[in-house]
Amino acid sequence: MTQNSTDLTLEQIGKQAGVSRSTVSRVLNDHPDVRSEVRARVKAVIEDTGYMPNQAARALVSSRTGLIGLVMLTEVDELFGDPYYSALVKGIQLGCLDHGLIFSIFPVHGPEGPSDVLTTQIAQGFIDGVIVTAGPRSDRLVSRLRARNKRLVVVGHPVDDVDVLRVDVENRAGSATAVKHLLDLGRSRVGFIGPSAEYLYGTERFDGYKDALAAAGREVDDVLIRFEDPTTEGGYRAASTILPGDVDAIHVATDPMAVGVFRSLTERGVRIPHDVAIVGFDGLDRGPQLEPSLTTVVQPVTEVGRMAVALLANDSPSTEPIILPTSLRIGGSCGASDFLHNR
Amino acid sequence: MTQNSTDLTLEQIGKQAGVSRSTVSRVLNDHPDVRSEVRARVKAVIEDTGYMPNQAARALVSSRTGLIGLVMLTEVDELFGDPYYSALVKGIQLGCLDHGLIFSIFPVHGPEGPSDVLTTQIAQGFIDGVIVTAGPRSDRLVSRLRARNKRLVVVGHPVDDVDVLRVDVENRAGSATAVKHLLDLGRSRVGFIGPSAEYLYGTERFDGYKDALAAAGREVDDVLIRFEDPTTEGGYRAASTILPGDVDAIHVATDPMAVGVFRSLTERGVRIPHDVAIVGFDGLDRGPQLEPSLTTVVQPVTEVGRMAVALLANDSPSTEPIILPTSLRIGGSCGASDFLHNR
DNA sequence: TTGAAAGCGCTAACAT
DNA sequence: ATGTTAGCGCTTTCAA
Repeated sequence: MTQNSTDLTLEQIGKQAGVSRSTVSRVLNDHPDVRSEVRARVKAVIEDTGYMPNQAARALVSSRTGLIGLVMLTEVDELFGDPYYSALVKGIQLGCLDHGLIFSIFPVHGPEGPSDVLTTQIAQGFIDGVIVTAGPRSDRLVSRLRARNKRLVVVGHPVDDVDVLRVDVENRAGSATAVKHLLDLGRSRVGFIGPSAEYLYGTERFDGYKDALAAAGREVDDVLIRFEDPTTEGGYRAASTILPGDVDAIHVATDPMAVGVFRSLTERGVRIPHDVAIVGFDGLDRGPQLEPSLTTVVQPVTEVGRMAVALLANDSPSTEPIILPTSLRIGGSCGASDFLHNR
Repeated sequence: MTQNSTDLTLEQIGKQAGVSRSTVSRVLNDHPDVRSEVRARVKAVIEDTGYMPNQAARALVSSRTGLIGLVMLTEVDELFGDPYYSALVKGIQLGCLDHGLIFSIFPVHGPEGPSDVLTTQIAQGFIDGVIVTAGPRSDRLVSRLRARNKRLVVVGHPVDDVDVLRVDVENRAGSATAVKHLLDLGRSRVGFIGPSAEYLYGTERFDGYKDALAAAGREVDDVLIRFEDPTTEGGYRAASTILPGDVDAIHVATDPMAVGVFRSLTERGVRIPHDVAIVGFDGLDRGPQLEPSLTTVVQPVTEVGRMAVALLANDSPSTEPIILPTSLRIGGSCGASDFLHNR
């Protein structure tokens, strides 16, 4: 691949502007110590010639490329169907715009295999930092990247390593709010359906569920609690094993699961929200459309992505995790409007 | 961002192996002129130390980064919902794996705006080549990138510039096959619904439609032809203005449009395929599920992506466009099974 | 077959 | 405020 034949160097720009290469460099990097007259002259030449500095040379001397990697534990086409990643990548893109960075996506099927590309390329000082998304097996990945001494941000996943930067949402408080909302609406038998224990965010949400019950002085009843895959099918399976007569509300810890719960309940003639009220968790833009509309805990995924980039971009030594707040979006499935209506 | 504190250089590896920096470089780049004994010794040290060459330095001296850009004329989250891009990116990822490259996605909202990132970063010699996806406005983009003297591959879009590399599918032949199939099944009034003229692939598919009619000695009847947005809504609108009595088959030039056509026909009590047979175009993995299943022209989008990378990776001077063949996937909507049944 | 030396284009410390 | 100089880590002639 040939370079642009008209490729210019700092030296040549300097010659044209009648200054040294250093002065041009200073103009380029907005150093204050340049006379405005000279600055203008140099800028004119740069404009004229369409000169752009060579990034490789910059990277070599500054050991920064402006490139960040996005490591995801999925196949690339799997990733594309998922509203969560969609929102996250959108945020990362916005963050990159904010900070003048470029991101590359590294799908990793497992800790082995194509992840070699990752170690090969990422470790070679070509990528300034890495954003790692959550996943059951992300811990091993994180430690491998840590071993490479890479600047690292983990999103949507608690990590043991205190040195690792982290952005996440208030899973626990979010679920607590959801359950409190149901209790406040007068529901007394509130169940929980969520992902199995390997999904740490699910555990956090379950903790929030228990918090809200405890705060209201209610007992936790295992009969009303199910763990399954965080998918529509998982939600369906989970709901199918709960007796409709046992519950009058369920907090479903992911919206895809809530879709399955809706289906199961509807099939069995259970009315939502009249018989069983539902509050989900996710609230993604491209998430499910249900009838009645789903009341759900909205997690700001796009903001998470944006913050992750900001964390990577700022060399700040702080490793405090950034935990973003969730909010409750009221729809028809929790019965809030009926509640107002009936009283 | 600090570099790995244990960062090694060629020089240091050389010292440890008792050779010069040049020899290590030769080993690294598989030069033949190294004694196998020395080669082994050097390799051992590299293995031991976990040394990896600095990519920025390599890029500076070789003017190659191994990075390619994927320029898309969409918002990044729009892109994520789309099965076409999903398949394309999958192919590009496979291609990158083949050739040891990394790709970055550059969403471009329009020829202005964030595309500055594009000119800024891409033009700066940081990216070896660019894959540009089709779009109504991609021509301007292509010429801008051409002006930057970038190695360029355009996918899914005819281009005027003969110097631009191109990968596409046989749109015209694909649609001709679809229409011939319908005619062979005994349909006599075959309509066409496709995207409006700014989508060049649509025009090609329409040409294929006309080819098949001409080959069968049939007339083109404007009453049976509609152009609309290549979306479900567009397909719905288009079908709604065709009188069911006028047609006994329709070739719908994109699968999303076919979904709209199904809906419109079904609403009006038209039976598929009994009254009107349908053949679509796209056949993407994550495409629509219909009942009866859609007979459609399958375009190998993943292969397109993979080929695009191959074209970028090979410095071959050939600029011949690569046009991949399509295939017809028989489902229930064309009536092929009924046909066999009834005769 | 190997080493020495030059230089890719840039930044930054140092000198003026 | 500006120029000079010394590298960054690598590849690649050119000598030996």
